[in-house]
Amino acid sequence: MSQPEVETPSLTRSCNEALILATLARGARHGYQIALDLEERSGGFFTFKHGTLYPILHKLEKDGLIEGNWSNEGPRGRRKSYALTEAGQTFASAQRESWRQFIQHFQSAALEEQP
Amino acid sequence: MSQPEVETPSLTRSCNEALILATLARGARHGYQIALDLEERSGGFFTFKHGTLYPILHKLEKDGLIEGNWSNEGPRGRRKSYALTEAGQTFASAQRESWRQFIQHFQSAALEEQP
DNA sequence: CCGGTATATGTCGAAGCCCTACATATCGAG
DNA sequence: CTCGATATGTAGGGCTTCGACATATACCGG
Repeated sequence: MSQPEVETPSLTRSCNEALILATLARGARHGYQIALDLEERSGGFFTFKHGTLYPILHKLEKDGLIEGNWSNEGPRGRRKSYALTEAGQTFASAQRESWRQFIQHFQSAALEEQP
Repeated sequence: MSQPEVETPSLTRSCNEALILATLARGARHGYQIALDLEERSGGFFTFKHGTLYPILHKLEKDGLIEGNWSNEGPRGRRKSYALTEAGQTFASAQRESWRQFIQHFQSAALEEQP
């Protein structure tokens, strides 16, 4: 996943990654919080099933795009806080550009009024 | 598939359907032609693997959104020409609207510059 | 007339991915 | 003390895409 290709075969995966990375770009937070934040920000449009969210977070961490730290702060000691790495910021930026291009092409090919 | 929901879990499927329906909205054509037309119109951005295309066409026909006819016209008698049905036009229109909403939400949640 | 390429459609198995369900643990409210 | 919210994790089922295999005709160059 070194290249943030936004292509039809992996649209869903790419969309989920972009939403997670965009949420973390606003500041570090843990998994459960990512889902809540995104749901609130989108007015309930985007929701993450936790069975989907956590495996993706593990993958992003394995790929070095985010970094997780088990925080002992606060009463709850079982929270893993994730933050974007530098590689993650670079990736997220390139991915946004890919998405913009995809949307442009898709709008032109599928959404524009027929002549 | 009576409702054209554009949701992250099925983005790829929905995208492929939309591209096919949009191509057929420009006029009836057969499978091979759909792939060529779309590829040309998008400047090579969108391409269909025929192992993906034909099963989707079968499904769209089964769902009554498109109608296929084996054409005996011309020298090649093994072409199946597809055309949008009325239900297909209604579906395609609703699907476009769903896609517009999805894109709007996605741009707001994932593509906008961070504050 | 023969072979290769383009046209044209179809299907199967492998691989990838999301979701439901199961599993576990802490904390605050009632 | 029980229930719900918080918080994370995993396994299996089901759906989808893709490469490979399969088939058939038309056309063109040699």
